[in-house]
Amino acid sequence: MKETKRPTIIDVAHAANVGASTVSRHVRGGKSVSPEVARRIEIAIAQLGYEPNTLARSLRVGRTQTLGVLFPHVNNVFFGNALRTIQTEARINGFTVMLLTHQEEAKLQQEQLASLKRSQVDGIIMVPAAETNVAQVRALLGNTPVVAFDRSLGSAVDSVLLDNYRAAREATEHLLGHRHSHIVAVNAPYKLQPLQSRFNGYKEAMETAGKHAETIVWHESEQLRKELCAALQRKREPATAILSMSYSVTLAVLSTLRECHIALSKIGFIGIDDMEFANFIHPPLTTLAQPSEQFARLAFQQLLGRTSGSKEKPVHVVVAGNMMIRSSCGCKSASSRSL
Amino acid sequence: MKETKRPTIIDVAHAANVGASTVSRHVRGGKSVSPEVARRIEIAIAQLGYEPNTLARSLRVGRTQTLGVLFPHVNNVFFGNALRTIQTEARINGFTVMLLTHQEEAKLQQEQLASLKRSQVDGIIMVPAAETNVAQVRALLGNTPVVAFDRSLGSAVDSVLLDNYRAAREATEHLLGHRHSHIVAVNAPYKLQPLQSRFNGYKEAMETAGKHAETIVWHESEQLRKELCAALQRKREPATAILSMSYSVTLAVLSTLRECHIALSKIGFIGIDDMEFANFIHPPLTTLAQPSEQFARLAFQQLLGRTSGSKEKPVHVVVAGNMMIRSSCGCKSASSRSL
DNA sequence: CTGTTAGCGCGTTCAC
DNA sequence: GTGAACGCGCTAACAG
Repeated sequence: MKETKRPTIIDVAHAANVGASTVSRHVRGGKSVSPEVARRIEIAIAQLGYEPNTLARSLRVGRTQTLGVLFPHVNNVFFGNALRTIQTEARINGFTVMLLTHQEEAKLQQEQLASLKRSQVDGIIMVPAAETNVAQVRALLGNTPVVAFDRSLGSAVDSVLLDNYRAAREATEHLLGHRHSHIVAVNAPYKLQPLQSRFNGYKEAMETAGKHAETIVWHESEQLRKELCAALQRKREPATAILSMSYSVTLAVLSTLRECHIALSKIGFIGIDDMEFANFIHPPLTTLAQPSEQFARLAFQQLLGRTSGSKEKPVHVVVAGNMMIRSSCGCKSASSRSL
Repeated sequence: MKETKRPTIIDVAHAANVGASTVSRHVRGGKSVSPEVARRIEIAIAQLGYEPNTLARSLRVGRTQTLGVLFPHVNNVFFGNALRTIQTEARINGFTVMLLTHQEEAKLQQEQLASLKRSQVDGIIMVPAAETNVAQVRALLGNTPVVAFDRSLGSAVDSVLLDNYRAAREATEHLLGHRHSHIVAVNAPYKLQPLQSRFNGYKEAMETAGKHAETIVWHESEQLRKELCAALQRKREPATAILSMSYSVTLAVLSTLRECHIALSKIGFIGIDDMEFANFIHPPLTTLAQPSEQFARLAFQQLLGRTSGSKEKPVHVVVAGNMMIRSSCGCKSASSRSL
């Protein structure tokens, strides 16, 4: 068995008794090629098992048909599903996807973006890291099309985001509707605009109801435990419900409650971001899910437009969350509704 | 602002008053270049903001410095962490990673492999889909190095696998040690060798203890519910413990128990594959975790060796699982140990 | 140590 | 409708 080399377009041309450029035209789609010649080419291709060399083509045309995706990580349903959807869409449209993660570190993010740029991807879908310096990112990217996913990247960059304000507001109002006297919001320590919007939504709902907004920022598990337990167990106006602002916060809160031996069933709870195991804990977690597939499709379509040269003004899509009502909010029966 | 074109190696050569190949040599690492010239080149590079064109280089040298990773999906800790680790290792070694998923479908798997081949990746780390036709896969791949990850791909392909037999055996023995009279194994419907090995381990442990092995294969939720509840609630020798053979099975089992209103605390439970939320359910789930980082590193190193031409005989690495003892097995205090 | 030359495989003028 | 020639940016030979 020899190291048989891949056939090139020239091999095909010879075998079919035509010029290389004719093969090229035919391979690339219904350009004007006589039926007879087309047939000969087809045969030659099948015989040799020819496949166009992507590298050479990319080098020549300056497009790679590759999209970069940069996520913080992929260990949750939201990102996992989004990735799957993006890949599917990409495949359908003749693109392949290069996934990178930045682990929420701005520095790594820069490296990964540089790597994507080196790979000459035609466009990028990214979830900006928490401490992202927007100008820095844009400078690095040059004129590679980008769409910000789930988090904003300044008003000049296309984005698809959750209606964060509304999500948090409705979640809060829902809790309020269950007669919770005092709701604490637990937030992540990141300076992210979506988190800020969520906080605003929460605050607005609370103040409209004449209640006092109270937020605990989770920096570290020990500190969270102290503050959260204090809030829930103090004598004077203890908190009776929790609004968790994100996936990782929910994880931390659940750990904390467990450590403090506070039963989830004794309090109200809603978490923004859906959890795969929401149904397995007691009581089942009510969450505000981000529609990941919809996010992904929107982002992909937007990017696709940009890669084919669309020069419209930046588009900012805002999508509604889905209230997944289970039991931790206080409801008796499960249901879901789009906001 | 014009569409300024990227500087090429020739631009650099001119600016530094040297030949293109000298620049090439210098750029690529400590080849013999005079200090004086090296300095001039550095300056030119910095001034022009030159970056080598990966595509052109790859076309020329026939290597892309890209690795393909093909997973069923990424929505769980095991695959998520493995991916992260592989990417990190890759970055350190100057590779970039192209991640694809096959959703456990053999057909999609073939497509994705074809796509990886088109991208001319230097090597592939893959988790073969359940119904994989090994010969078909190998034929498609040609002589691209491959390492099978978490599941075997025939004895001719490098692999890194869990010691599945041992894992299941010890898990079963542990349950037995808690005086469970009757343990059912619940398995996934896939014809995967690791699942078979796990079953064998379970069976061996049961028979050694003079017990009867009983397996339920999860095809569909309705059917699982019927069979599992029957096993747990029958009068004559009801099952008192469950051994779940994989991540997805555990998810299904937990759902089922919930639907049947059977409290996890009433029975014994161990699941192979760790769950992110193991601590959040009651009682906390005892699991047999696959050391994902270790898996990933081993697979990467093996592949790296192959990409640089190692022609040794196929290597099959077997790694020990980690018993993550929490409470569902019957233990009072948490601990973990490597098998 | 350095520069010149010749492709890697393909798409694209531009004549025919 | 078709083929010949050129070049995308880079590296590997080879002279010098």
